[in-house]
Amino acid sequence: MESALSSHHDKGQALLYLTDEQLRQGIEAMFFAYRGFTADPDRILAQFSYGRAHHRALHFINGAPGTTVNNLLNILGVTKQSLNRVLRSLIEDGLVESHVGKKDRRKRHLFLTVEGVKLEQKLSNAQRLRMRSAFRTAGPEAVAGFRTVLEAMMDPKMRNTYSNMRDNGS
Amino acid sequence: MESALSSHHDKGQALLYLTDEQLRQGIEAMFFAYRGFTADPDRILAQFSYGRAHHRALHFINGAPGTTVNNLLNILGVTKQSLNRVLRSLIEDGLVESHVGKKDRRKRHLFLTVEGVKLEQKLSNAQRLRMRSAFRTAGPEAVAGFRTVLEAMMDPKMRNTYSNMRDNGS
DNA sequence: TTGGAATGTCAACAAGGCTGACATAAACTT
DNA sequence: AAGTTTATGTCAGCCTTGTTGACATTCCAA
Repeated sequence: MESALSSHHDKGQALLYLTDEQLRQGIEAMFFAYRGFTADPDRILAQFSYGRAHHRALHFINGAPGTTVNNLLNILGVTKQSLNRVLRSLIEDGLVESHVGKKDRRKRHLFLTVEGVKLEQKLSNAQRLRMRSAFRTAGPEAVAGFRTVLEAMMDPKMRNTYSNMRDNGS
Repeated sequence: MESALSSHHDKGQALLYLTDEQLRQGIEAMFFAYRGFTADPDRILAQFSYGRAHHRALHFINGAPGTTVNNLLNILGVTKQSLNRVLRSLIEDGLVESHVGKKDRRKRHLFLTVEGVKLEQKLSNAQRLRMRSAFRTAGPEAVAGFRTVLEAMMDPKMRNTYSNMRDNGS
């Protein structure tokens, strides 16, 4: 599907790195890497009869304690109905607490319980372990490039969300 | 792997880039970027009442025409029942053809039809468009880093699969 | 000829997306 | 104050796509 030019690397990557074949490799790299990225937490979650959706909720509540359901909705990009199901099970199981807002009593503020923090840490430790290993193998410059490309690949709206998190969180 | 000095502190990122906060940012970057990565094809697929599973099948059959069901199973990492359902609908709709093997008549070799190629191109054009734009924005060195980190993040088994594809396909 | 491998099918089930309908609280209009 | 609108959260039901288990078929290979 691509020209005969892309035969071997290092010919001057500056000119070649946007060929269809390079892009295809990027696409497949994303696919396989994302599978690796989620594999370790998935195994842990399965032991608790939870799924990735629970992990995501725990992760972002942990990162922004007291966040509202609607805020979480925007971050996760799912419907409130879908999130609600996950949230309900986490609350029932005592991993998350939901408090009615004091200023605006329509809002629910979400917090991890001690148990919730425990599971969140178990999950993120596993995920960080793999990422740390990948970062170490690749080296700091590769990590910077990785972050740059990922950021450019996000939807602009989520890029803002992401940047705000980064700025507040560091 | 020399030290990158982009940060405000003089400690040198070489020492800092593996903090939990850096790793957390990497984790969230993966999450948001993957969503962007799949957003465009998802919109097209919805028009055809297909899902990501169909896209993945089309993608890998296109990349390796004549591949067998079992090979596809290994690449995609799903059960044969799950793949079979997707494959059946693609065959019924005339996007994929399944030919009994000549050497080994147990095996089915899969090919895209003209229609199948059409849809696959529509999908991958959309996906490449975003990736090309991200690559352009980030620049060649960032792209190299991106690829390096992603490769390190894969499961070893899939890393081999990925490398073989890259070597054969370029 | 028998065992195992590759494929396909049927059934049942679960996770986690979705939409629609609706309840409640707060804010806004009149 | 009353009624309307908006924001938020909940409940019910559907769909895709993953899972397991059971089982049939076909064919290669020892």
